Amino acid sequence: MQAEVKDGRRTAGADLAGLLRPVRQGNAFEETVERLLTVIKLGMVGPGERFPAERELAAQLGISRLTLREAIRELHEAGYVSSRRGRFGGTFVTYTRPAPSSAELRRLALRDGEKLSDALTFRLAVETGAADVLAGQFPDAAGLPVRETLLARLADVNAAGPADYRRLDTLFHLSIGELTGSSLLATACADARMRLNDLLNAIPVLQRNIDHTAGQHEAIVAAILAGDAVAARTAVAEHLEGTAALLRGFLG
Amino acid sequence: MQAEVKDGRRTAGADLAGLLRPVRQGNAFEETVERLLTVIKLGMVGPGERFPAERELAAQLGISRLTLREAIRELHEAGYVSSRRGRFGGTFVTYTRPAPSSAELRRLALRDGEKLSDALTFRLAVETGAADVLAGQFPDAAGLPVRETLLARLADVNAAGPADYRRLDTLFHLSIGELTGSSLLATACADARMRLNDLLNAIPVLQRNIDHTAGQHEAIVAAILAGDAVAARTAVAEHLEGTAALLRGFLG
DNA sequence: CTTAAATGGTCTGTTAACAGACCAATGATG
DNA sequence: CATCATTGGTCTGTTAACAGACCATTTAAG
Repeated sequence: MQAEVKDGRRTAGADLAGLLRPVRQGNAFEETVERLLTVIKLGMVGPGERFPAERELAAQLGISRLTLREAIRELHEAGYVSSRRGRFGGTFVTYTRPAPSSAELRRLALRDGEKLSDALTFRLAVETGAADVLAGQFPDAAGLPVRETLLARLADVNAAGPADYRRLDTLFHLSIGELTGSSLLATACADARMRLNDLLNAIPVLQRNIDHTAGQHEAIVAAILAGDAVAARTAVAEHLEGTAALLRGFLG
Repeated sequence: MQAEVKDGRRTAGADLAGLLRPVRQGNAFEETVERLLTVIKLGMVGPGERFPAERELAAQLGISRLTLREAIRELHEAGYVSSRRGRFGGTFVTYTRPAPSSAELRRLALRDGEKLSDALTFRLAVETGAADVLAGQFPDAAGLPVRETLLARLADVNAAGPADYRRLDTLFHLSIGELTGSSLLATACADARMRLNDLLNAIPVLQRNIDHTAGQHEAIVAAILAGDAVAARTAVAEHLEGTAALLRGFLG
């Protein structure tokens, strides 16, 4: 598999597919729209909140202001944001999470069908890996307030109403990756979540599910704080399996 | 942390740093040089082997042929590849792994010092996660020849001479990510390896180390083929800890 | 020996994205 | 009420990258 003989010469084989992937993902404009939409849908910038000023945001995204403005115009026309100028103006989020529907969920699953299994596997690997690593480091983490942060995020989720639940659940999960102190790992966790976010947002938030996951979240935190890597990984795996099963349930 | 009040208005806060990262990494040309260099140094295309034809390669990388050619010219001038035209011509790798030296190792460690810990943590998380997932799937993997591939790669490494050892060791590790069937996960493993590759290449290959890792590789394969996720994860973790310790030894 | 296929090498026009200056509106502050 | 910092809105020229056609070379196959 590492090389194939072709006409008597050694030629690069199919294995390269992993590294010889596209250098850039789409054009800057579309990618920017996608990114901003993700920020909105993950709730990192909630309804009524403001994005950073265009000049600053363009710098953070590594694109020109013009390209950013084209992306913002797209979001404006789709009703996600609204801009005001002048001092203390800015671009404000007008989007609120729509009521979930299984029809919408099925539509999304159809659209992303091929990628879904890939994303679920990826998420399982990186999140269990992150929890495992974090538990193994505890309490000698790299100067980060592991205990305080985990407990705070956990409390946030448990205190959340249906409107805020997804958002705070996301922040809880992402904090595990962040607390490992590896920005590569944190980014990987955020990336995995991003790829599943539309689907997760389309699942109705039921009190029954909230209660169920609350216990799993607590088990995860307890295992990490006990420094028990095996238990932490297992707890995360069970939790994510539950979510995956929930998804499959709505799709079947 | 999720929002900060600024002049009486809710404004996006510091949390956005994770998602509002650059949309594109550098320009296409530099990124392409980097990518091809990684493929060469990871040994995905070994000495004497040929890259795919320019038209095909450009398509895979999602760039224009002109940009690809500029990157190849850079590699040519640096002595990594050499091109021949005509039927059965192509771009061939001329690079061979240089003799390792601890001076070189220290130089690299100094250059990448800050990133080293990040990369080691990332690698530990994704590779243990991949092994865990793969063991959990076995033998119901997605149509991939898990058993055959793992045993073949393992045999390759065990049969390798010092010159080929790193290259085949890399291929063994990457195959675990690939066999999960998740291209996201495979890419993450390749990315992690890439970030450590220069350092690993600078470590002398000692027969003692080869013998030691051979046993660990076999334990990993055995655990995966037994479907024992916990053992697989543990075996990978021990193996990677050994490598990390070796690195630290040469750096201290 | 000729042919044909596959490859690297070259050229031209087009488009996407950028950098950066400048304009216009807004509203807290003095 | 005037000021001025801050913001979105607009314009211009430049550069990076692309698409795609065409040329030049090589060599197995006929």
